[in-house]
Amino acid sequence: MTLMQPLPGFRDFLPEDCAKRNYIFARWRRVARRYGFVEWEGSPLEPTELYKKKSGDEIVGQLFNFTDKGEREVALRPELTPTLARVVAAHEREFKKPLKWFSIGQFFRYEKQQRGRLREHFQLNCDIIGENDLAADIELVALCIDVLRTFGLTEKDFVVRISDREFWTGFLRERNVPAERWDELLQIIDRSGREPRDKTAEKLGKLAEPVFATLHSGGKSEKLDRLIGGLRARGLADFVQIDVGIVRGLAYYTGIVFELFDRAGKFRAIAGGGRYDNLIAQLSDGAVSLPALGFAMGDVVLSELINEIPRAREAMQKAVASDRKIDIYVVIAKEERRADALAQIQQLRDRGYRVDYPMTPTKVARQFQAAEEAGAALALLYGDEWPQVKVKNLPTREESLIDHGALLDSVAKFFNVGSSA
RNA sequence: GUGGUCGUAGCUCAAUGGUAGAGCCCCAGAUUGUGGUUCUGGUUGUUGCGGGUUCGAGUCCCGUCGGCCACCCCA
Repeated sequence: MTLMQPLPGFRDFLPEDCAKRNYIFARWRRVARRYGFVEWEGSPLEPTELYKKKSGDEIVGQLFNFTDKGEREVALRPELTPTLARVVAAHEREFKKPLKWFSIGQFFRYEKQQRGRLREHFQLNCDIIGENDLAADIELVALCIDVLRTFGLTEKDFVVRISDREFWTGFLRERNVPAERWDELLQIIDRSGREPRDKTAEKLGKLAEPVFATLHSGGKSEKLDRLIGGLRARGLADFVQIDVGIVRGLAYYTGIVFELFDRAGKFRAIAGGGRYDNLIAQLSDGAVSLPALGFAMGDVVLSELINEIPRAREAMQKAVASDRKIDIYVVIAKEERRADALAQIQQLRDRGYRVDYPMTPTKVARQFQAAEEAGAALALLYGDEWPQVKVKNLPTREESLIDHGALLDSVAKFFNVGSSA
């Protein structure tokens, strides 16, 4: 174990990585706000108990958990939904329904890392609480699609596969399968796409034939038809397809469930979500009962997809390059002028300009090189010209002399922006 | 957690069991006030770590840690 590296599955974000991460966060936030969602944040550490029996063994078996110094069994959150359900149950009377909340945070799982899956990742969570109507499901799927579209991704790049757990519970009810077995059977159906057919058949027993037939024929229901219709009305039908093989591993889902994949089938799921109408009631012991639905989208797989699609990658690189640029580089050509330069640097920064300068005596050539590398649009040179300042437009290399008293106005004109902070 | 595979400078990679190298990056210069060019010089390794075989190990063997891939599983 070297101290020079982060722990397995954890990442450091160097400036370039951080810029890319912020690019993703900014778009997540922008699109969620476009849909009228408000941002919130929950605690990153929770009692381990919160996840037991609510999320399913999948997540609980891979919790990043430990005993704290107060002998509490705690876990770094693997997902947001249980926290959301708890918070909503405790505060629901403070808000009009439906709630439309989103959150951007870090989540943890203790498992062996692999491409696309680390022990830590960031995800966008968008949830709608207190709305039974299918319109909420349609809105949520549309939001999920629009989040990807804002990265320059199209229906040729990704697809949302949609299913309905009620489709399967109805299927099981018709065949008189006791409700206690539903969860278990749904898990088997969920895995059917990932394991050999005969192994699944063995687990399903005499249900194997009808299940396989249904998976093969694609499944169909009035609710799923209406869902697709709603998306078609928004012009988003090309982004979705019905796939009743999608069940999702989490035990708390009750209705519509969906997962988002890259069309090329190269990566694991980019996002996933669905309805969890009973979870809030379960966590509050029946004190509060509200229908709910939501989805989560992780940064790791999304980044991989963006890097894979040239259009999306270039858009990100362009935005990142633009964001790191400074506005003005101040060249101190004569050290006697340093104090005068710093006085004006302070004024420029107060006005909101991004300004940099050399902190120690530096050759002029190096200073211009630094200006170039920092992407500055303007260089201000303080030297023998004082009380005038030499203003250089770096892209055009044009120079002019401005009296230092008129500099702020001149700079403001150059950038064509207001001069208030 | 299981299996496979890999591990050499900050990065990308060389080095038939016989003295550890290149490019890039970084730093400093090229007669003292103008830019991603050019030239010169310079730093960096206990070859992931620990054992073993051998006259001699970056190279072969074992262990360990870490990366990648598959399984498991999937936020």
